[in-house]
Amino acid sequence: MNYSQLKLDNQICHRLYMASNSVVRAYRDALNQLDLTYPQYVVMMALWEENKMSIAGLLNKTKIDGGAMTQILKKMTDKQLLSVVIDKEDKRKRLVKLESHGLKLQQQAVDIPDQIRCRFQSINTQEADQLMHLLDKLNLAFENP
Amino acid sequence: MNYSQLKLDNQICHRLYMASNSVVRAYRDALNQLDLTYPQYVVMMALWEENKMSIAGLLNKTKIDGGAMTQILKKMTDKQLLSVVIDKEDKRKRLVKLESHGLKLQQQAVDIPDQIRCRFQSINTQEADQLMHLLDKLNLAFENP
DNA sequence: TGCAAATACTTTGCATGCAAATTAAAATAT
DNA sequence: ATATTTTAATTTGCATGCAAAGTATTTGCA
Repeated sequence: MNYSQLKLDNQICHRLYMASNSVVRAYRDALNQLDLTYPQYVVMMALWEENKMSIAGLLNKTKIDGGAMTQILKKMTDKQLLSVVIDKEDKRKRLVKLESHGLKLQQQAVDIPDQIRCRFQSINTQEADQLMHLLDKLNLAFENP
Repeated sequence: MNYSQLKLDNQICHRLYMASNSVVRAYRDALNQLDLTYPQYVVMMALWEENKMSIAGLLNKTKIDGGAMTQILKKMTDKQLLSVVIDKEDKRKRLVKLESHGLKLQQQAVDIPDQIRCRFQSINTQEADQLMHLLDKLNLAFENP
């Protein structure tokens, strides 16, 4: 029996797992200064792009887990970053809106992408595009199980 | 001020985050049948490759967090998959060794890589190699902060 | 109209990932 | 030889990711 496919070194999955953890870890210092975790930062980015989204919209945009989202939004509400209100048109839905503190934070966050990008210098622009393209393909393939 | 770099769609990081989560999620069904979580499966793969490793060796090979590893090994010990013994030569170290149940499990796991690979059909072999290569570059770059 | 099914979230329980503090043992320095 | 430092793991506290169960509304259909 050939077990070579069970070797960690042969697996894309393990590389993805390590890379994702590494990159999120790399954000930590910058995000600590904004008192944000990585998923909270992802939520902020989604809202900076489009303020006042439904939770379903946020879930779809960020791909964060629904159960986790509830907790994340609770913490962000406590930090006065945003507020969550019931949609009057459909009381099952909730609308998430940035508060002034959350809006202002964008100015402090604007440098973060550059701080991270410099950590990507080992790959050039073309490779980065290639990587994004391949990850898009993967994400699309794994989107609907 | 140009905030376009803060858009989720422009970020490799978020793609990695989504892809890693998706792929780990894709393993779930197969791993449930072996009563393993993904990190536990990673530990098993490391040990199937080289039985009797130190915990430090396992940490280095798997890149799993040290604090988490203690808990993971505890659960795997409870499941009789492996045993952890103090290294007599250096009592700070621990040696991890597969038990018979853990050894036998490899035969059941041998199909898993193929089950996952079929989910990767959206990318061809060449693209998969490219992706592995790019992820290796990233992992190398983020290894030593 | 009335009720079952679908939606949109929330809650709960478990398993990490991670930083920081702690413990134990070995290596080094003075 | 003893004190200091380093190394190897464990522990602790917090924040998710995820599945499964539960709640509140709204839809849809008989």
